[in-house]
Amino acid sequence: MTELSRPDLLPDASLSTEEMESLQREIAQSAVFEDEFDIGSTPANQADAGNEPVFDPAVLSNPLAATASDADPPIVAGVDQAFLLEDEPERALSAVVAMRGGEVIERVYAITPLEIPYIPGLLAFREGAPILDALEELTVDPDLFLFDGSGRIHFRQAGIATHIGVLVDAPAIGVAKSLLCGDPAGDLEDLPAGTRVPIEANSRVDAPDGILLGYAVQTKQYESSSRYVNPLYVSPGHRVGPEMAADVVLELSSGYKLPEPVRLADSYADEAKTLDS
DNA sequence: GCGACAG
DNA sequence: ATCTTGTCGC
Repeated sequence: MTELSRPDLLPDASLSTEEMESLQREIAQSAVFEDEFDIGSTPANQADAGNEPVFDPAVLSNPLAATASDADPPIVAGVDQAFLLEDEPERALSAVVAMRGGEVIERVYAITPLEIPYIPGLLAFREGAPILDALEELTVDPDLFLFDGSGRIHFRQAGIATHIGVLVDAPAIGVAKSLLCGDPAGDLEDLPAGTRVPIEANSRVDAPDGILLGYAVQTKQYESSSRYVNPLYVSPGHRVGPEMAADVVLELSSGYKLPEPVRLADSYADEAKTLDS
């Protein structure tokens, strides 16, 4: 159900490092780092739309959105991997959890041999094939993808969320638990839940210094405690702007650090891994 | 040469 | 990512 739009940009693990980096620059040029949704056609989203395309993230998690409109709420898919490193060769288990209006409508996974080791900046060439294999198992067609890892917050602005997003030409968001590169525009310690801090390009990023790459997003925080929760690093993958990416992640987060589709994909991957071995 | 580096 | 016990807090 998830069609490849750009088979010429597949993450070929047999390429040289230079060729991989070159492909990533090509992907970054094909990527759209601003809102370009063809979804969200609910009364709430159409009201007072003017000429600007609008999209209210609330339709993603509101089960009632279906009845408030003649159309179903958009389908959001969370994607995450678990690994079978004792195997020879090592294999990856990629899990996808599809949700609509806050409810799970499908869960699939695929197990795929790994071709190369983990190399910072080249993650898509290790995990791309497993992810695409899992997406092929899907019978529904997601309107939006959330990936574990970076999107535009990447040395060449082509993290795994951007790479896969461009391949299937679908709105995609990168959700990372640690920062690969870029500079936070402020203090990230003990941020209140619901807040965000810009992540800007620096000399290590193939983009003008200061360009907004994404946000550190605080989806969860302890009330009155001596410890604090670290933020997530959210960035546009494809067809989503940085503001909307952060809005969507906050909307899909409910009581846990990770947005629900990714959190469920994470636990499903572990579950399926145990079930397999 | 040294540091930095998603999962 | 994965390997794991204890520990803090509601």
